[in-house]
Amino acid sequence: MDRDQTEKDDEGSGRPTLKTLAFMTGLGVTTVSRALKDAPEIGAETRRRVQLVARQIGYRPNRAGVRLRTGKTNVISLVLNTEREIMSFVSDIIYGVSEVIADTPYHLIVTPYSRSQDPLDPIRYLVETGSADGVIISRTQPNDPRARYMLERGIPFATHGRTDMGLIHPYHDFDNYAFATEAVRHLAGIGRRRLALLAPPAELTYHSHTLNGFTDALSEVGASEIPFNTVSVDHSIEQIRMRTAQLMRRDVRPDGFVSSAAAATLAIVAGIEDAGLRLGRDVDVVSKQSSDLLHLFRRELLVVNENFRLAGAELARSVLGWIGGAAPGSLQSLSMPTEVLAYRRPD
Amino acid sequence: MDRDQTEKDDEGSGRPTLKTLAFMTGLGVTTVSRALKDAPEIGAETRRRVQLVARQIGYRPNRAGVRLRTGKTNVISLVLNTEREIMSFVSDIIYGVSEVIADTPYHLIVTPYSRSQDPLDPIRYLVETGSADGVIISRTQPNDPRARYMLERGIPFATHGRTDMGLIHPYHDFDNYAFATEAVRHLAGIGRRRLALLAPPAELTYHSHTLNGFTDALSEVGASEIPFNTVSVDHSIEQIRMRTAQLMRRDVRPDGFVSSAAAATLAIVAGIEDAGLRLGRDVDVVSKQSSDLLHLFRRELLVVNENFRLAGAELARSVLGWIGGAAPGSLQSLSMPTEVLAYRRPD
DNA sequence: CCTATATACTGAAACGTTACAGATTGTCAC
DNA sequence: GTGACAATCTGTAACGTTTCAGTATATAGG
Repeated sequence: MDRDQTEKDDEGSGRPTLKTLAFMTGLGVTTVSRALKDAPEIGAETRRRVQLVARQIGYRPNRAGVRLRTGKTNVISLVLNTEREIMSFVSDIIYGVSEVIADTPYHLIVTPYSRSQDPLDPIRYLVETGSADGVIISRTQPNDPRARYMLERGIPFATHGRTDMGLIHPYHDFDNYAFATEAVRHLAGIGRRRLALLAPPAELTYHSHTLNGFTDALSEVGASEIPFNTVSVDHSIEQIRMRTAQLMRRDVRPDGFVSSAAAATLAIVAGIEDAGLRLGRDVDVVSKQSSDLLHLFRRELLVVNENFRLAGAELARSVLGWIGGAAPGSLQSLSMPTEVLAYRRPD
Repeated sequence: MDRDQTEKDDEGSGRPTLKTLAFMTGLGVTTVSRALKDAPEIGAETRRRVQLVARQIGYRPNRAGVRLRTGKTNVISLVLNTEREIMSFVSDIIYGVSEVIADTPYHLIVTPYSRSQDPLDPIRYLVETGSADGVIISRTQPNDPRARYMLERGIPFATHGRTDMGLIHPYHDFDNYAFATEAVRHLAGIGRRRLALLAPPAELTYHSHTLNGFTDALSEVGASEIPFNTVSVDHSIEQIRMRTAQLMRRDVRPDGFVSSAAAATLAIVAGIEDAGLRLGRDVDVVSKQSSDLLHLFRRELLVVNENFRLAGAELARSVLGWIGGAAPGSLQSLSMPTEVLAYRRPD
């Protein structure tokens, strides 16, 4: 009953803090703090009482307070290239991440970097300023300085795409090797024998995955490659279109394409038609897509779906898992492509 | 010279703080703090000296410290509907915002909400927990509870799209009235007389903007409307396609469409072709698009560009402006549509 | 009855920052 | 020489949280 002085402030003014709860329950702030996080040395009844009151008045821990004291930011950062990322990728991956962190205390911050910058810059910034508990990066390279850097500093992260440095870290990847082999097999199955690949940019890890799948399947089915490596999916629509048209006007031209991105596929088809050829008759195209729109573009297109929302969710789960103490090696996942889908009339 | 005790910690261990700077310069932390923010009562030389040292050792203010002390979060939140937002919208607007906040201390957090939730929920969360200094919302309604709520609480925000409540707040909007009139005029100009509009969802403000532009221009050019209001751009691709096909099989069918979204346009065209009709011959379509891809889809399409990246940048500028003390009424902008663009062969 | 030990709780300090209320100079007027 | 005043600088407290080192009470062992 010796609750005498020191209640200068508090009561109903701003949002409730531990002090407010302490005052209301007649306990010390330490006890309240502990009761809320189920510490062992708190009596069962006290714990329940505190948690009840906290819930009633809508107590939310002050993020700045926690962060200042503990260093824990409760932030996941998604690092994106503002020029090069595929558009649907961005929204879907954000939604995937959001979905997973929705019922956690985590916030998602988007950390952009531009073409001109060193990709390591935003990572350095995040690490040096301690702005995030975990990081998600994309456009992963076989020898990725960002992954190495974060591994050295011990900050949890996950990569969209794999590395190839002999270092273990969480990742999520789409199986582009399987995509390319499926694509080639399907094209061979409908009689196509001279295939061209519009590959991912050479510096990214999934370039070689795709390429290996492509060439392995080529020899498996006995088809041949028509080189098409002056452009990648990173090139502009106009460039891809022009190069495709050039290629299709040659004597030896492909009768099948494998395309690693939906927007690029539009350009390929445009190039094919620029050259006076027809999709489905003179040439077939298998393309990855992340939203179900390509079949509207040309019904003859063959598609394989890559689910970026799923990727975002997996990546978020991985980072959270690592933060939570799981072994990085156990937080790796690979997503299998669907079979090649030919056009089907909806409904 | 009475610098005696109390240097228990500091030096080169973690990242530098005001205390580190104070120790290095031989000044008090208060002085250092003020010198860094150009306070008037600091000597010119001291100021320069402190700033020099700070720059040299790469001092960065601790966000948690600032936030705890001042309440300033240095965060802008972008609130998004995870189901309904247009995909390219998300990435472009994020990049636009990023571009503007790049050389400010602000971080961008993405706060998602799903169909099932009250759109006010994420706003309440942000305001109650004081998680952001400013908020950007989209899918703005004529009578928008979110805008009203934030206006009441005095938290700076900007809306993508206008409201119609007689309340003044920053916004950025695309002039959809002008878009619709331009579109109708263009269609009339090429001889189309029976026009249908695929409108935005009725609850959003730009629905009536678009509709008014459409009907005003119809009477101006003496064309008639074929009602097409069983679907909106929010409906699924399949539904729009089906409804379009139904409409095009009627006796009295449109010979021109105005479409408020690119993805929906794909569905409209598919529906037209399902009905055995041909784009450019039987019917023309004017569509908004946010990335330059529709002309690859069908060269006959007529397009008007809406720049979401610009929108993001403007919205960010507006919120920052309001935070910085500018009058909300001075932070409103409207972006004019381009003329209707017919297909031109690239280069 | 005294001491040891477990249980349940508590105050003080610290994280890095800024605001408030001084403190120490030097300059100038008179 | 004194008082007033401006120009610079400084220590303390506070924001909300967690951790450390206790303190009080009850229970048990001897």
